[in-house]
Amino acid sequence: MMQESGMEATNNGPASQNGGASVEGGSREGRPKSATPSVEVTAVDLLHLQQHQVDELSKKKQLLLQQQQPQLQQLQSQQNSGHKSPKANDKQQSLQVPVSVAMMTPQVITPQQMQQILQQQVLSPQQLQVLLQQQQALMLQQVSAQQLAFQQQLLQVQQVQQQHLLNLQRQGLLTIQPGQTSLPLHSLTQGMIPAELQQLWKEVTNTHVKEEHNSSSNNGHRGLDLSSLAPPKNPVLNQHASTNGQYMSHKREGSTLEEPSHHSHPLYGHGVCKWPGCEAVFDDFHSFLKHLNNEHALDDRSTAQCRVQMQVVQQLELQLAKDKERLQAMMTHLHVKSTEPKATPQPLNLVSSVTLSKSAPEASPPLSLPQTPTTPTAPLTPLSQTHSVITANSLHSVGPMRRRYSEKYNMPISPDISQNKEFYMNADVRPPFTYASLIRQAILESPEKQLTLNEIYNWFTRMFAYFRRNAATWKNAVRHNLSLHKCFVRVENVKGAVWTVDEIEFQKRRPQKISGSPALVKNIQTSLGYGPTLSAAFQASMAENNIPLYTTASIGSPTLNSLANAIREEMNGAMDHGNSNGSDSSPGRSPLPAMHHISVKEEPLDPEEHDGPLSLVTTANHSPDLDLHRDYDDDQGHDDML
DNA sequence: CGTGCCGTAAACAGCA
DNA sequence: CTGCTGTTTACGGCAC
Repeated sequence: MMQESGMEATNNGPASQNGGASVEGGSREGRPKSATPSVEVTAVDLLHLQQHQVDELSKKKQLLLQQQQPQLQQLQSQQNSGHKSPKANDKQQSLQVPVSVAMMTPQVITPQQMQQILQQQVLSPQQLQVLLQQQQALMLQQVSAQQLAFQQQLLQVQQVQQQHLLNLQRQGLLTIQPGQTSLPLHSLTQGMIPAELQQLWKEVTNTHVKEEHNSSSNNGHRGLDLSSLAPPKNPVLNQHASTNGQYMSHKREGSTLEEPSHHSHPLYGHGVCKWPGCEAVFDDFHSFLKHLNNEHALDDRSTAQCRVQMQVVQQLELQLAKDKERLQAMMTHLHVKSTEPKATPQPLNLVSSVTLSKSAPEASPPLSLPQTPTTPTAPLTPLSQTHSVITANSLHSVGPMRRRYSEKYNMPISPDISQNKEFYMNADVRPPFTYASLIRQAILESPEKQLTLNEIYNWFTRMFAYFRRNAATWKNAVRHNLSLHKCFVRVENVKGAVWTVDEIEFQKRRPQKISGSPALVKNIQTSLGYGPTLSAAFQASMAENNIPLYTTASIGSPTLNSLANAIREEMNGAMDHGNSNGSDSSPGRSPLPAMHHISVKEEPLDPEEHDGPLSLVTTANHSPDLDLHRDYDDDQGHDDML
């Protein structure tokens, strides 16, 4: 019944103070964890999929490389007399059926990780990168998936091409670098389509035609004048030409050394010669080798095949580039879209890893999901929250404030508070702290450690974008908390009344929280993983008095302190209670939500060490580090924070 | 399952 | 009267 009035009221009075405060619409926002829209799921799924695809992709790449290399070796050997060693890969098989090679992909984020990231909306730059890569791979994959069969062929062609190219290089005819994928075949490849390629392939395999014309004189083999195809645009390349021979030999040697020698050869799989267009069957590897040397020696045909392959590669690369762009756009769209475009200060990796430096802007890719940046001034777009897939709300706070401590631990606030701070200031994300904690923080941050109600309001709106809306709701909550908690003491003042914090009371109240379950704490610790720095900071601070915990190390900016304090306090609470456990001290508090393991490598902090200090907490009255900045002292003003 | 905390909503009183 | 401030009660959700 009254709700309406209440909610709607949002605009009411208070608004004046914050100015923009009132915007919102339904106060209830999404208290129910509502959020997670289906979209999210899809996103996750997508990620999974991507992962797989990425694996595949990498696999393919690997294959390609492998295949080509051996071929080169082969060719060389042929020329030189057959030296090489086929060892190389066993993966050749994959050629036929790209399947398992997943293991090869090095640092691919696991689906779970991805999920976590998404859910928590925090992505570290690294993660994002990985993600991007995966997506890119995915895109590529998709594209290639359709032509998988064809692709195989193409790959083969490519092999040939490359082989030939290498040969040419070796002979000093060409200046292409081995690894160089982007071969100068642009004109030819640009718009090539599978069909075309196929045809090309056909031509190449069946006839060695025109190449002959060009054939210069070297070995007679190199009929192909790749130079025409690939004009040395780069002086450097030319240089290589001179050294090609060397290079090759090196390579060869290297490969020989590495490869064990077992009969696996990229061109030989399942008893069949994998040479493009070949398919000859062999009972044993030696036969195959013989065949390879005889049938697939360096000649025009091989050269032509190489050329085709090059084109294919080129094509793929182009495609990849396009898909990359697309991917970027997609990512950007999905992750950032939420509220508006705004200029979020940055990506906030908030949580991200402790390790990250705050720099971030670039570090974190454009899409750091987390944020939903709503600039202070910016009007939030309602939409975003409601459904945007990965909006901050949906991902993380979703519901009411931080649910208890446990939840707090998950808070997005990372050790690197500065980032968080910024994040909260601009993102419409609910801070993972209780009202009481925030209020306390606001008060402690003030120069005199006392604030009027209105000043507290201002602090909230200034520090958190989230509190720039639904004013009626949270203001009511603030008042409610002030009245309800003994730790907040109202003091009559000249200008009226101000609120102060009774640290002791404050500390008292938290005991129960997390302390109860050491296990939990522990989990949190580890899972959240405080960065080393943090833990260090933590310890240091503890040593001093507890309070400064976070502030010290990780926090640099004044404003940060505020958050730091908030966190700290929460920690203290938990800790003090859990002292016995010891574990709590740790970091648990780190609010790092998301990243957990990702970038952070937590070190097991020893819980016990910290305990002691906790007791001191009470002494804490002194305002911890708050003073750092006092941006706020005047009348609540306006954030200057950043 | 009971308990405590928290967040939210709302009624109400006092004051400017 | 209106609006802000402050108090209090109720309720639901969640974690322990």
